[in-house]
Amino acid sequence: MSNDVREKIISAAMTAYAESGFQGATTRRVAEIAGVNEVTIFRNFGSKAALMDEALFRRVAALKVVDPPLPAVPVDPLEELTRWCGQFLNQMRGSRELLRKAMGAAEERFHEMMNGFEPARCADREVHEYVRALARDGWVGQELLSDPDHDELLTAAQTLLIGALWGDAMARELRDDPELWVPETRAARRYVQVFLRALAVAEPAAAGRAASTSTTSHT
Amino acid sequence: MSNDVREKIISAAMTAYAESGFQGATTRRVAEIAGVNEVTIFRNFGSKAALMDEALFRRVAALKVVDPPLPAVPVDPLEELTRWCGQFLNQMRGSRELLRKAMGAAEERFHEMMNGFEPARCADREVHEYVRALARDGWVGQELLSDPDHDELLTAAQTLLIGALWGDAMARELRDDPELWVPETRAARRYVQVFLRALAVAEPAAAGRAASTSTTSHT
DNA sequence: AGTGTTTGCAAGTACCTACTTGCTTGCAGA
DNA sequence: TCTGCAAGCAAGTAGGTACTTGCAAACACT
Repeated sequence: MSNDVREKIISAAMTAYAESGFQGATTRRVAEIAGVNEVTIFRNFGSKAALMDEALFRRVAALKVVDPPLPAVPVDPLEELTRWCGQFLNQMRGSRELLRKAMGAAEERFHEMMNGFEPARCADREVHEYVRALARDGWVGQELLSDPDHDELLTAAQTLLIGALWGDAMARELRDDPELWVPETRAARRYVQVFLRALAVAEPAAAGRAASTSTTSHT
Repeated sequence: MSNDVREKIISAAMTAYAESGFQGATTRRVAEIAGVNEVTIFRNFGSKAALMDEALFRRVAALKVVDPPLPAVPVDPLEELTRWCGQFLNQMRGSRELLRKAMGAAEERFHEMMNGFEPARCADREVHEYVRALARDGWVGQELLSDPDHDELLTAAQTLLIGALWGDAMARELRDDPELWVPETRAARRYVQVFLRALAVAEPAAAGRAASTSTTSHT
């Protein structure tokens, strides 16, 4: 079965790319990692570029999108967002080297990489829609909604949340100062808590739905 | 004057690196951009690595840190943070390609790149300390401070803010959907506004200092 | 047993890379 | 006008790259 060899090569290509980027991932190294003769690569994929395309496509498909997605109708924002963000965070952490390389290559190999950004694409859109749903269903503090700029503030809040997830996944290991990071295990929940505070979303236990009071009564 | 040529080469090296990364920035290209013979590069810098080291060191020195820094004693959080974040954002936007490449190279050329992360290093630490100053001086809502997890929440808020700035600088142009981004000119202010809402920091006009009420009275 | 496909292996091609060498040209200061 | 230094230019070195070719070995199926 040639399929077995193909899979080994693809897996090796992802590894090499994540370690050294496109240029650094030489066919020789990929072959070595895969435990396969270099020629086999060309016989199976034709060219290095074709191999990398397929390998990255696979990887992206694996990252894909958080499943299940955020619900269209919020029920328990804290729990829903925490679960979603935690899962998103884990996916990104697992591919941080690859994502960093992909960002660096953004211009030169832009299009095949744009697939690599799809998870982020979906991520921000999904949060965007969830935030609007929160506002629509009366979760967001009335005081904020009465602000003439509330729309931009909602968008900004979404950027803050997604940015924190990206920053955590990409930069935490490069800057491992415990003072500056919430511990990994609690990070997602903390980000969401801050996010919900910014939107003055009350805890669901407090009442059926948040009313006009913007003070979030805790515990 | 050999100095003139050196400067041209260094500038060309930064350009080439930002465009194509270390491996992609061939000495031939650098020479071409600088309008200089390739040999001149080696006569002046000895090796490509030495040239890149110097070029990146310069660039980082230029990025450096926001000046003036955030004050040790907050007086007008919204304005102070907005100015600081706006400036930080502009600096990063001006070097986004280079920063992206630098992130991708994080492992292979880790140490000379770690200098490249110095602005971020200082940035998060600076915000970290400013947040503590806000809490110390009674700007932060009492309700948040009484939360047993308030310390982690403050740290998380700092990550949110810095993350948004990084995300904006690095990802905005890659994903130019106006629905998902606050317009560039207002972005920094909006991020800060959301950030301050999360911390329940009142506007300075409202009172001398925020009291026990966590509701932020607007306008 | 025989046949066809897939792999490994050795060698080679053509090209690009960082880097060197020897020589010539231009220019600045004495 | 002479001297010295920095740059340009042409050519070359040594090594790495993607990719090719021809052949032998291993296996899979009939």
